[in-house]
Amino acid sequence: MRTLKYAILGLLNRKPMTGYELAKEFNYELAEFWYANHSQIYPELKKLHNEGLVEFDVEISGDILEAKRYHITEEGKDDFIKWLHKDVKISKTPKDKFRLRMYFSNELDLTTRVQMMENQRLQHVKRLNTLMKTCEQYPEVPERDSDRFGDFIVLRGAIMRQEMIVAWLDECMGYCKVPDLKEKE
Amino acid sequence: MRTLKYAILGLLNRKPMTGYELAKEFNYELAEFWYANHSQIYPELKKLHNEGLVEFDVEISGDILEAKRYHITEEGKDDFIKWLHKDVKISKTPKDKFRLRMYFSNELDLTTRVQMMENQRLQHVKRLNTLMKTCEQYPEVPERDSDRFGDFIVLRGAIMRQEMIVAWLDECMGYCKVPDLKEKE
DNA sequence: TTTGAACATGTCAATATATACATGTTTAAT
DNA sequence: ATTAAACATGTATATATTGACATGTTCAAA
Repeated sequence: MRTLKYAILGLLNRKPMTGYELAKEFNYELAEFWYANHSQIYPELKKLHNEGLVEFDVEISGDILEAKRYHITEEGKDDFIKWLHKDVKISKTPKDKFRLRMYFSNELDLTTRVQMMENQRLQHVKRLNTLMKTCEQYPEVPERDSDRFGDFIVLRGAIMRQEMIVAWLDECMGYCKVPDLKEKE
Repeated sequence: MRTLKYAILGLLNRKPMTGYELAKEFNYELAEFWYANHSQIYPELKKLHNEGLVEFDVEISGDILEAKRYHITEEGKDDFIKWLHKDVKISKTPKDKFRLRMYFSNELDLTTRVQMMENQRLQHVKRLNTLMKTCEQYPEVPERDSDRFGDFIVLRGAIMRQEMIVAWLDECMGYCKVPDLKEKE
């Protein structure tokens, strides 16, 4: 597995970065499909360095503050490209705490159920709006060979996911609100 | 956290089950939103038993084969219901290896990209068909207070997720196939 | 009667992840 | 001058998860 390894190699393949910058990426932009804390990133970088897949140069800010700017090596790039080409079976559907709750929702009264769903809905709509605003920065589909193409398609995927969740919640709330149940759909 | 704990309690709240049966649930029906191997389930059951949240009776099949049929205790039910009512902030979007790959897809030639996407698409469509077949067993929305209501809404969620993924892949393949890129949408 | 699938329960080791602990610098604003 | 936010790098502990190891029984079909 070691997916974090390849996530890091992929980012360093785009451009040299420090551990701090990687951590930021993993907590903002990349958070739509991968994330990690700095407590996972620093040890992984050390490991990659031991394996000869990355190198670093030390940069000094001010008087003494050191930052290690990592870049990928030839060997690292080969490893990354090899990974990028394989492993294409679909993954297990991800775990989802809210769906687990909803699976057991018959134990909740209808008002509580709807409240929970409405609460989720609000948060997902908010997230969706943020993503759509980001998407406006793309007046057109980026060049297929540029980094931005990847940025764009995962962003589109994130938007579609949020829309799907909102639609699902609406459907579920519909089932909980109507006084008598009819046909599904 | 301890979500597995509550997933197990929730199932045992529906009806008494053995570890083996729980493992089966977590690898088939529930797999759309939670899963666990028996290597995680047996230790957790032991723990829940130590905590007084579950009890078991030993059943014998044939001559000697023993199975522990666990049931939830009053204390366990209270704990479960308490959990069911709280913790409603939306979770981080789940990690997704394929999206990570697609994020870096500019490093792949267009043919390989489309192949990968088409491969994923086929698998997701297959999964979608299975789910839709399962959904046909529900001629109408189940009673809102029955177990089957939960089964049904998470099944609908699973179907919508698969549909979303297929739509996303179609969109992405569209971007990769056309000779010249136009407007997005 | 033998064989394979399903039943049944466990442990162990390796990874992965989350949260907290721990320390210090630089920069921009007040 | 002080303060707060952002920069910067690490470690430690606890928990979660995966996959392999380990062992045996029962049942139905060939």
